[in-house]
Amino acid sequence: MNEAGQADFHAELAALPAVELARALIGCHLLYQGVGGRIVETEAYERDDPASHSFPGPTPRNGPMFGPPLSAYVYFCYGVHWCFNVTAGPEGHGAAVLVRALEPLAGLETMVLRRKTARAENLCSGPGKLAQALGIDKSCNGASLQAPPFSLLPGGEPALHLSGPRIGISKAQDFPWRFGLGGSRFLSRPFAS
DNA sequence: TAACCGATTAGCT
DNA sequence: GCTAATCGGTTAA
Repeated sequence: MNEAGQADFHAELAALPAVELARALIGCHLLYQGVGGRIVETEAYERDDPASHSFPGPTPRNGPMFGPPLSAYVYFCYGVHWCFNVTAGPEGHGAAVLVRALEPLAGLETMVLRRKTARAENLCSGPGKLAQALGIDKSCNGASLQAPPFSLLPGGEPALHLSGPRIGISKAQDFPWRFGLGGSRFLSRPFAS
């Protein structure tokens, strides 16, 4: 795809609310410093969503959620892990999409070194694992995903979209805002049939 | 300044 | 299936 096509693609994504962006990102390719793969699992977090970090309003931590869309929102969780989100529009709205799992395609050797495992299904099958495999940490927070060191590219339209309740939250558990690629071996957890 | 919580994972039973 | 590890952000004082 040429540069103009990529700009159009980014503009289309930036215009979507979080839930639709979460669905649209399934099948797209995400790279950081040339390392990454195909997005197979996401979750949407809206502004008026009790489970969202933006729910209480802007804070120093959730700042990127209130910034421009298609930026990185990276936060530290459970004292151990970094989690990577794509901010959703419109600018200032306070919504984001958590990228929970990738199908590893580029920079496999680097991921294996960082994750200390050679099992492909265990490299990026969870938000903490994915950030570790790609080398994402707080230094990426707020960075645009439309320019290096990030790449966000369209993939083929997935054959089968899955959806279901989000994982690991204690509020708004009935919102079916987790999305996945049907049949993928690289999901963090299976979807209920 | 201190207490509490969490969009998780790895390792063990 | 169960649980320890581990620490920044948020809230209350």
